[in-house]
Amino acid sequence: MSATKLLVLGIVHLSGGAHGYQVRSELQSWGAESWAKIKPGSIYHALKKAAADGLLTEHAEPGNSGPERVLYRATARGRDEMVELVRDGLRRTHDADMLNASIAMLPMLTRTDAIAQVNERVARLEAELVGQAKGWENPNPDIPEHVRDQAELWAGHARTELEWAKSLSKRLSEGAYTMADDPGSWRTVHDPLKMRF
Amino acid sequence: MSATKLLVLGIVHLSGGAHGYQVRSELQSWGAESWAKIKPGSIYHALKKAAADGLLTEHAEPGNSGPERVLYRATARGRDEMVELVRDGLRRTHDADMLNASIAMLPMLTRTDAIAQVNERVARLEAELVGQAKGWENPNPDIPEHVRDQAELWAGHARTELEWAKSLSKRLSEGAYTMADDPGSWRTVHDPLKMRF
DNA sequence: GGCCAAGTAGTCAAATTGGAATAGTCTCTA
DNA sequence: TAGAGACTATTCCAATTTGACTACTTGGCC
Repeated sequence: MSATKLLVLGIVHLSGGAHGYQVRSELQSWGAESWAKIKPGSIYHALKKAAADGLLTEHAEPGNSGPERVLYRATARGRDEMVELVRDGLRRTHDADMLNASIAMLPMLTRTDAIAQVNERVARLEAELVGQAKGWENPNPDIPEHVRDQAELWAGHARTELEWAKSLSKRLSEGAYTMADDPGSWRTVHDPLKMRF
Repeated sequence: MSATKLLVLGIVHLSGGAHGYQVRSELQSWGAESWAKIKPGSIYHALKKAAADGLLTEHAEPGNSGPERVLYRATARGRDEMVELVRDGLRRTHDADMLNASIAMLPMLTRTDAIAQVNERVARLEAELVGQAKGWENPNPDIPEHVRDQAELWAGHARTELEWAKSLSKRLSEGAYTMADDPGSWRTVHDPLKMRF
């Protein structure tokens, strides 16, 4: 799941440098344990991997108090990759984890870009709902009845998501949130994590 | 994810013995590629693991045509474990994969049991929605605004699922589907996969 | 009869995830 | 002041997942 990658990169970017435990606590404080069910091992692995891939840099820090730790900092490539992941997660349907992670990192995008991606999602969801309704007309007889009924649930989820995405797009158009190209965004503020969004 | 385990055990049980490729194709024919995004490697691994755990037995089959293959058959313990997994998946919220897999294997349960589990889910979803509405009154100020708005989406999904679960419970009460304790169920029919549900 | 495409069946190394285990610090409190 | 418990920070390895790869059979089709 690249949701882990996105979240980890995102937190490091937002805090302008972080070590593993910090990423973990930040996620926790966002109430993220419930959706992003990320275990410590995954966080540290993702950080190391991202460093190996040149998306982050590693700086050993002598443990002034407590055990020693490794500070990670964002690189330009890391930022580009992360922005791409957010854009992708907003568009791609059928991937709840990526959507959640992308929304958490929404202010990484410029306002117009975010709106475009969300609108793309809206279009895809609408197309899928139409497609499903069509497929419904002559159902595959190999599929057991109760499995077919499951489709109702998916359609319901798709409709919920559709409405929500539309309203998000609207809120964004009306200037909600501090986006990357707004004054006071994470790009210009010293400690974005403490920023009032 | 134990959804893989459940699906694999379930297909082997339903077909009264199956090899890896068969499990794979069966899942595909159910249109399961979309929700259960299970790759071949995972299926073969799950089968081996289940056999090692005594949930399935392995029978080497000389390849009469094509490469040789391994036939897996269900054991009593395997059936018990699987039924437990289905019950659990129906009750447990916040685990879409398990819910999907459990619904696919719904007819493994007796009618009254299935109704009880679905009703339990309904109760849990209702409690969660109430809890969320309460938490909404004094939100944690550490959480960025856009992350808080995400909660709306989850609530929407929960409401969708709630309505769907209620209607499923109703359908079950009205005698829909062929459940484990109904005449002609997978327990008594020779080749349940070819059964008209 | 040779060859290609599609279908059948499964293996394997590499990547990722899970979560217990380790280890040091700080803070009470009896 | 010793010891219990909470917090900080990370490591480690087993379990699982991914998806590319192997290999064999069948059935056309030229």
